[in-house]
Amino acid sequence: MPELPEVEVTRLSFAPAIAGANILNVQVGKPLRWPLSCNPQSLKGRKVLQVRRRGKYLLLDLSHGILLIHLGMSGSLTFGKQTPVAGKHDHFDLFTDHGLLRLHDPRRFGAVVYADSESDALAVKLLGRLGVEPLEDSFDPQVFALGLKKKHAPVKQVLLAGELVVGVGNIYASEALFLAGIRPTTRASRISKPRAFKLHQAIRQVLASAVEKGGSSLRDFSNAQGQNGYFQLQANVYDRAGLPCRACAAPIKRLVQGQRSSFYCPLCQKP
DNA sequence: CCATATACCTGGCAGC
DNA sequence: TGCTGCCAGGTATATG
Repeated sequence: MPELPEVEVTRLSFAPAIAGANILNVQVGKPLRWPLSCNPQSLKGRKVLQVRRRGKYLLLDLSHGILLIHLGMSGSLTFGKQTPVAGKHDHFDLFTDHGLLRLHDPRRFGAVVYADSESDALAVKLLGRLGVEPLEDSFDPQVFALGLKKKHAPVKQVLLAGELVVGVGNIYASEALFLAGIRPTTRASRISKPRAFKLHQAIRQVLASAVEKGGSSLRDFSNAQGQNGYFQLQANVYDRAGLPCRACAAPIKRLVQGQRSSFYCPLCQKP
């Protein structure tokens, strides 16, 4: 589900409300992708200072230590004063004096991991290899263009790998490549500097636009207040195989790269 | 080092 | 109704 826009929308929807909250209790459900790595009860009495984001991870800064939350493919958070009984897919509950933060994740590819700090070995293992943030100034077009030159793989897979730039998942990779007029199969190393600049701009534009639209709610995503996003309504290619391109009316094509679906317009996007 | 395949897990849907 | 096969927003790990 969640790529950078969905994670950021989630963060924005509960960060102000949880800031300063005291942790009263923690309840864990079925195992997630990785173990919490601490006794849940040891978090009682700590305070949630703020919520940051790095790539597709949320970082809850506690008065001591941090919680890294990843939503995997099907995870979503809710935060509120009410405490509905935990359903079969609710696997992590953080009770605070500001309300309950709950992770709902049917497929359990998500995770909540405790680390003493960002320099903790566990945190470094998860965050250490991430590329630059696409919506920050550190996402430099020149560096991006040079980075692409060094990769022989198809550009779609280079974007998904998250080593050059983080946060671009399966939806927004296809959408950004459409905006840039580049086919997903094009070898990254063969992308000229002007086209790399265009892709750089397209990535920023599509991610920023998606945050603005509240993310994409294809199946089950909603923010921590339970509100759906509506970026999917303006997707140009994602999940539109066989439908007419919004720009030229040619049928959108689907192909599989690295076991993931890619979508593109055969006329608007050049090799 | 690189590129590709596999694994984790559940649910929804189309087709029979 | 129920079965089967395929598909799904991610990514660490194994394999060649």
